[in-house]
Amino acid sequence: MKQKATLKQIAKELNVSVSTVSKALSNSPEISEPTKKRVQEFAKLKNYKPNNVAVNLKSKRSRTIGVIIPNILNPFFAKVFSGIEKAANDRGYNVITCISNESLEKEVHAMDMLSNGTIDGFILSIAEETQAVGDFKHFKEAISDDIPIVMFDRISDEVNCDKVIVDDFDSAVHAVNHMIKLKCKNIALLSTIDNLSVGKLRAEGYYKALADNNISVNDNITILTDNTEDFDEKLQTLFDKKIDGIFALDEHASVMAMKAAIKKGIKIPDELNVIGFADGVWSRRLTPSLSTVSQHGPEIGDAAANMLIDRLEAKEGEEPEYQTKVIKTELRQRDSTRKL
Amino acid sequence: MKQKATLKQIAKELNVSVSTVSKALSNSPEISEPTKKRVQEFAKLKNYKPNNVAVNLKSKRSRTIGVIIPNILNPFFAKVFSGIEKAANDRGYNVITCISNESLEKEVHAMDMLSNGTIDGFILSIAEETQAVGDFKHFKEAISDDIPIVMFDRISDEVNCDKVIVDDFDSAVHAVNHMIKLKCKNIALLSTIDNLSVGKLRAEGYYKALADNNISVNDNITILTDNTEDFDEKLQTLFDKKIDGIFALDEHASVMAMKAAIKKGIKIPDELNVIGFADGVWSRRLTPSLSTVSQHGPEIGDAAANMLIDRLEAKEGEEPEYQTKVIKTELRQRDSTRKL
DNA sequence: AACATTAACTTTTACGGTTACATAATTTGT
DNA sequence: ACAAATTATGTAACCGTAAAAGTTAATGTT
Repeated sequence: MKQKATLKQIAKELNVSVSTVSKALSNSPEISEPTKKRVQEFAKLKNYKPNNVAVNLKSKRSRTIGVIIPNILNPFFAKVFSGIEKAANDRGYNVITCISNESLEKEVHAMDMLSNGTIDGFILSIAEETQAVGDFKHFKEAISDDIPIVMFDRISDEVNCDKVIVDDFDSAVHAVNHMIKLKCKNIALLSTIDNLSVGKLRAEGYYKALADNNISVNDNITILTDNTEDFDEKLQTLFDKKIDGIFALDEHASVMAMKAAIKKGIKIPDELNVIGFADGVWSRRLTPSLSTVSQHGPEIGDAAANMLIDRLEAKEGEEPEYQTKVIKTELRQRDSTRKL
Repeated sequence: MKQKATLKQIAKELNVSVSTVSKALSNSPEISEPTKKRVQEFAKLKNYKPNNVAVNLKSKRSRTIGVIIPNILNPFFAKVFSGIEKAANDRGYNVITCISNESLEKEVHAMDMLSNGTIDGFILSIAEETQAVGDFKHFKEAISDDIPIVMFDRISDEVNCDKVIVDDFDSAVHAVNHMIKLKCKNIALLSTIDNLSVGKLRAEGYYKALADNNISVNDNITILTDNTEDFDEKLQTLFDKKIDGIFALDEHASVMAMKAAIKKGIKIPDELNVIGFADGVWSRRLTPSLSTVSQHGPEIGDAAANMLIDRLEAKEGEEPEYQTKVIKTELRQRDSTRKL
């Protein structure tokens, strides 16, 4: 239809050279005021916008970040994503999103698809399958190709890059200690993410807190698995055992356990205290509302985006050292735990 | 660091011209087999990947879709987004995401930022503020600049473009009819999205169903608002009235109403049937689980992406007529409604 | 032998914008 | 009054790729 204005067209219509137009529009002092005004007004009239693709080609940077997320339906990732998007936009960057769907192949494919000038760097959380298989070649390749990566939440020590994490271990220790202070003696440990690095760290935090308080681990009230069906089945018999606390490492475990307890007629928080890792609005909407370890998703995203952009915009040779930033969690006490 | 391979470099190292390399890599019949093999092998060795930005500049298309979403934390939008992302990827397109956060300004800014060759077309759902203000200039501008738009869910009749919607009106009629069949006489209408086009359509569906069944509207058991605090306040007194059914137009209204009813000791579904619009996993996790009008978010996204790409890839002059595609909803009967 | 065809490359142009360098015109310095 | 400096603009190279158009040499045709 109506083709868009280019420098060339404007130059021709104003009888000046392309470079004059270019300089006038970037307000270069090389161009006289009257000419600048003439060009700028004409450009505005024609609704001229520099073709971003051409600018990218010339400048060899796209001001675009590739974000690879395992699952956007997970509210934690959605929150982190919104933090990334906001921070990136504030600094003039766009965000290309790929969803790995926890698949190594999709992760590799996404990185491949974007590592050709399309993006300047990646922000990602490792797919479940990738963590299981332990194949991190694609990350290392990108980095050696000079495409920086910032990993968040699910990270790998094998890959040397910037990272943003939550202090999963400490958070778990803290949460479990809190339950012990509430006089819980038999705290069940529930997880459907035992395949993930974060899941393992949280479990270790639980063990640490028990050990610190001389409480022995009871395998009977421990459900560690990596799939929800398996979990739901094992959950059936959990309440046959003596339990006065539940520490759940992910949202599914938290909610299903609460639901099951309510069904059994167990009084929460009087007979049973529950703390879970959760990020959705739903922990508040549950009846009773769930006390959670809140991970500050948006802050994680914000930190990751800023870390990446700082590196991208660092002068050659002045790139900062790789760092791992820890975002503090917060224990949000709601109605599923007694007040101290 | 290690700079990436370009056609020029490969050409120099193999002592052929750039175009020979280009053609060899695209398997052109103009190039002899031995040369092709030599070039292709060398390119593979050097891990050559065509610079996407250069290709985009040359071809004047970016194979990238701009997606503008009001709020990614809303599970409906997250589902639609995942549908878009998948369909786009399957057809070799990337997705740049912007979150308007329900703000007109951010929506305009996002479109501006991307309408310069960065993307080939938009998929979007109109921001709340934009619908309130009724300012659709930015959409019309994009379309007249030959950047196609596909709107989903929140659309505007004022803008002539492809659209994907749910049959909100019919879905509501159907759901309310179902409740009437369950012998509900006093069905409350609850909404916190009365400012949105979809909210209004659903409310109209409710009125239609009542009218069809000769039930008069009772304003005492109707809460139509556009903010959650106002809603929560009005909800306090709702259960003082005689109610045997609740039809909730959004997730917040659904959940808060159920929570309040349970607190009052009202038996669901025996004394009260509840149907709500909801998309998260949580309708299933509620106790009792919530019967919902499911909107098939991923299908909406899939349809939108394919509609856009079909238009983008249509031959000049052979673009299809603008169409509005309606995705059927489904009434998912769970435990908050009696069985017929 | 004279010319047409074809295979296999190379040269050139183009995409749209930026920018180092060149040139012309004007002003300043002495 | 004439060289030097300054101002204002133009020319051309470049980013990396694609492809139209041009070149060369070998083969085929009559």
